[in-house]
Amino acid sequence: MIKAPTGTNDILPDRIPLWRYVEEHARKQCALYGYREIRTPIFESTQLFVRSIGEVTDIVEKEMYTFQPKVERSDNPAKENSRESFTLRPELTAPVVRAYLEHHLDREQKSQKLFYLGPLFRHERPQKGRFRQFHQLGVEALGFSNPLVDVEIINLAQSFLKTIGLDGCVLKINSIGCPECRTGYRNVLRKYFAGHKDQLCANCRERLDRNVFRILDCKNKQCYEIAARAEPINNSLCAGCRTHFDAVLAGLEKNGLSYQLDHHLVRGFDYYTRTIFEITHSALGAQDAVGGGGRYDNLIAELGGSPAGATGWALGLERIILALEAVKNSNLIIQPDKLKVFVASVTQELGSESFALVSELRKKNIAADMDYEGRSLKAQMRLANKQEVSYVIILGPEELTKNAVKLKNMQSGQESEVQRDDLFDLFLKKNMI
RNA sequence: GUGGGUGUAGCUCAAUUGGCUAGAGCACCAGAUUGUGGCUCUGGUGGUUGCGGGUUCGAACCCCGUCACUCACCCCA
Repeated sequence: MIKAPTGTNDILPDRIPLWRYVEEHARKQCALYGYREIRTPIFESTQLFVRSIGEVTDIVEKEMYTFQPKVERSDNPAKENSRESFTLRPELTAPVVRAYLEHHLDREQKSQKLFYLGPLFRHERPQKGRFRQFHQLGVEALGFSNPLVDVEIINLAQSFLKTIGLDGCVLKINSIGCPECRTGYRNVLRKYFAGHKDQLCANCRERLDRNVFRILDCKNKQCYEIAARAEPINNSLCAGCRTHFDAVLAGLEKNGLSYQLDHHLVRGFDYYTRTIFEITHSALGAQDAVGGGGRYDNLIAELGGSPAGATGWALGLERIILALEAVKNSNLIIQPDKLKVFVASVTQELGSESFALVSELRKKNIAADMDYEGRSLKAQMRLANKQEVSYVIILGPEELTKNAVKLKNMQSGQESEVQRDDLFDLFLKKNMI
């Protein structure tokens, strides 16, 4: 039997209401903060991700689904040689910035607040809360440098999570400064960790050259202890970054948003500058981040726009749902879509009669269905019961001669004979729809 | 990519540790006086024990391989 690829998930009808619940609140909350939805392609030019995420990141090095489409027939041999490489999007910040620049949204209005909702792809080994196809909700505030906008997006994330009933989220925040102050800090760290080189894990010894910042993030106990004594980046921030970060923290406090200052916090993508943050939840296991984000003041210019600040975040929908189910918030009531009416026929010959009635009900916007498999009346009733319909309309030869139907309330069990012509009036009058 | 754990009916799990025709609960289907759901009762359908090989008189059980799921490393949502 053919199965879904490793790390992908079918979202079956029973779980759809939960997904919709999260998605609908996401859209509502984003709109409330003035963010507009944007949808970009599922795949993009490979170069877009290489340029934005960074060439030496795990994502670009080994986790991208990259492909080259079959050669298009062309009279121009040069065209056949230039087969472009595409990649299933492993993140959405770069595509959104690309669309923003490509369609000159920046010229229409320099500052744009956008959000998205959709699937992403990374070829990783799956585990709890980590999949090869997963979904993110994200916001991008493009063209903004004001630290208050950092506060705004954090505020938006927090209020969204609160609205859907996900209690117990923790906000961790840090500043990694701009490229200038980071260079200074990099040297400080290199010097410090080099002094403890023999105590670091093999991985971190390699990181010493490639990416010192990652050592701060290492979960190895010994590395962690050494990292804990490393000088925090705070001391290396330039005046501009210092002021910006202080303003963000002050803004959070003023708005009653609690946070944990975490000098070990580092992000995986190259484009981040200044403010970075992560929202974690203890119910998630090893992959405990429900989301993360930060400021990326150089990405717009990097992708060909005129220099402008920007900030954003992404939340993992699978992880939100995982945590939501673990929290078991009793206030959380999610109503599945249910049929209103089931039309049952006593004899099989009445099938077309039932079909006409079902069509009529649907035309009047009443969700209705019937049996097509020639089941017994008993079996039809069972089916109706299982689908939790409010009413069953029974069509029988007896009633038919009187131009009537039986209407059964499935909750009370009460049953009454109703003239067919009165049926819809009755539904309206009794407010049964 | 690396390591651990687990694969028996649609689901959750048994099978006296190598021995009868692989069982149970739930679910599903049908029936319990002739046109009626839920509760109860009765009966029924459903398994190449993930797959392939090996050891053995005999394998769900032991060995090898393989695949899948899962957790963790790594990394990240």
